[in-house]
Amino acid sequence: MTGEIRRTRQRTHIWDYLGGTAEFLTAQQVHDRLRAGGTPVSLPTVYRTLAAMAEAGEVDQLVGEDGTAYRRCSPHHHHHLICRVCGRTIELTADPVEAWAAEVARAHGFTGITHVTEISGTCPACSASTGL
Amino acid sequence: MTGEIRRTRQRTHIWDYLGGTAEFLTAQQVHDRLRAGGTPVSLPTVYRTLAAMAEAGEVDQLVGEDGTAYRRCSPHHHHHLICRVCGRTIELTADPVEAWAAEVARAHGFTGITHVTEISGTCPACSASTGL
DNA sequence: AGTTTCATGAGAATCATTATCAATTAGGCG
DNA sequence: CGCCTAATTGATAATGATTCTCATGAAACT
Repeated sequence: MTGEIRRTRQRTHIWDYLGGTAEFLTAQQVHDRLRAGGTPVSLPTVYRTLAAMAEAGEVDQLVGEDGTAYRRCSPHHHHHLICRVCGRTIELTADPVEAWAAEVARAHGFTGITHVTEISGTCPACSASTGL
Repeated sequence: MTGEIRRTRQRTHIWDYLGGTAEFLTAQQVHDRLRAGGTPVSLPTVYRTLAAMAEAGEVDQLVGEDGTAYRRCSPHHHHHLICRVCGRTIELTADPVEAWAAEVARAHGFTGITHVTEISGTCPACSASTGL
């Protein structure tokens, strides 16, 4: 047996593109934007690549109303504050939440705990341009 | 203009069925189980009804890997502790999380905040039967 | 009971996601 | 450097969940 995860042209492009944006993007969006940018990549490849990266922990995966979205994030455990209007995302650390989750799990005897916490709202820029 | 939301046989059945279970169920699951129980309801109706109930705040809606799932819950704001194995769900109140979310929102100038917090793990019963 | 309007259901349409499979390419090795 | 092998790609088809269409049936109101 030889190598495992190959570094291909397509994967590099996807990875690089994800590095240049702060939004969560679906596979379809990544596909569209890469094509629009003159980089031909097939849709199945985008799906496969993003799923593989998520599996490997190289990108964050977020399942929402619009399907599964991905984003390159810092490798530590964290949460997100997302603008509902422009999609801008801010990473958060949330020690109180971690502590609370651990406490709740212990109290109920649950093991193998994972948790999801996302906060969404309207960011200052968008509330300025939209609201008023 | 006259009445708004009618009380039909189908809606009553869906509502009642949801009242008898503690799991989150997808529209498809609700449909299958109602039929299995001898209650004929069409799939589109189940979709429409559950979406309408979620819209009206009568049921909780949870978007996960398996699609959109629904459950009748207490009407207050709360969070869930879910067993990944059997689907059992426990409602939680989480004041520390509320406080933290409000604080984070203020710090970043976000408005119109909503947040999602779900904890999943293996419940005591399932870890006993599965793990060992 | 009559009427009006909304809800239902059967099926078709849509749309995202995944599988199939032949052709291509990355990487290691001689 | 050029070959070999296995992993990757891409075009297309298949799948599967969700939504739409529209004729029929059932609530609510008088």
